[in-house]
Amino acid sequence: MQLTPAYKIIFKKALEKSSLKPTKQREHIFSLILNKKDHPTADEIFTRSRDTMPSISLATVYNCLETLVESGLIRQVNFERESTRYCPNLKPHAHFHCKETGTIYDVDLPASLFHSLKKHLPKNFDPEQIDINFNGSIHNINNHS
Amino acid sequence: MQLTPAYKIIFKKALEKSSLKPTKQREHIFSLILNKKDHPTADEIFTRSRDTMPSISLATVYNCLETLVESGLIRQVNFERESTRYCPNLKPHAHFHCKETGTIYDVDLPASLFHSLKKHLPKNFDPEQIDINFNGSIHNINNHS
DNA sequence: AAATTAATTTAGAATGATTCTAATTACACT
DNA sequence: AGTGTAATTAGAATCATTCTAAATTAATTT
Repeated sequence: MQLTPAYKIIFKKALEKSSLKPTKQREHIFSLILNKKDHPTADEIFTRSRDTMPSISLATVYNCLETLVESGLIRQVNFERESTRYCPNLKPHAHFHCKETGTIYDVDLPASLFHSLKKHLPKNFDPEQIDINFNGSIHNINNHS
Repeated sequence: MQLTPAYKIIFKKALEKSSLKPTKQREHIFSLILNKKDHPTADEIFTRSRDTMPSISLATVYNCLETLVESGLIRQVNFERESTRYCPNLKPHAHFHCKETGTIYDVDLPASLFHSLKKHLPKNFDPEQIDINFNGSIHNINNHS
């Protein structure tokens, strides 16, 4: 589980901007999320972490995830009150939550859509983040029932 | 805390469609949410309920809210992993969460926007619900700082 | 109207994700 | 090497929500 040199620089810069340290644990968790582009929960990340860093604690996983989110390196995704999931995709996109399997899919959206959304806010509302979440099911294209 | 005759009919019809009973407690909670158009948590609804129905239990509040949501009479709103909030506004709209006060504001959106959002999904993705949540702060218009 | 049945309500226990606490460790700087 | 600050750690605490099992209510049948 290693960061590419390019990501290593991004990682260090992002943390140092908030005077946070690029520790082994933070780097480990960041690389874990980057390398498997799904949407794991803290607990799944904890389990995966222990394969290669057996001494890490769950509290540290939570701490690291918080700092990575604060530094803008990853995003949080929430559906209802399920466990928070984490997402390395920083492009503007939405999430689709399949209610049958629980899987979360990224849905790319043009930036223009986010802009037209913002236009509907009162002038003094200043959005920092926009979350667009679809909830539904996925049909099998071959299923003609 | 009373439902108008018109809402009483809507209420009964919606529940009966799922063969659920229009009980006193369900009606009470529904009217509570309708009459104060904010976005209360289950616990806030519990507290308000007890003013006029002191015998109601928190479990019942949760049960009633669940059936009201299932029947399509109210909507759930979630921000991060804060307590679920409930919303009587059934028009297509988004939510703005003020990170300073925690207040949630309804933001009306044209149905066309929801349609163009759906167009970006793969053909076999079938969304049942779309949640659009803004997170940010609200500037005081008179504050020229 | 009493008896039967099914649904709803209730109080309190259980759950589970997350946060907190206090102690230990790691690291940068003298 | 010694000091100070930030980060990590284990385990306890929290808190919203769900579960459980018993009690109540309402509807239906006898």
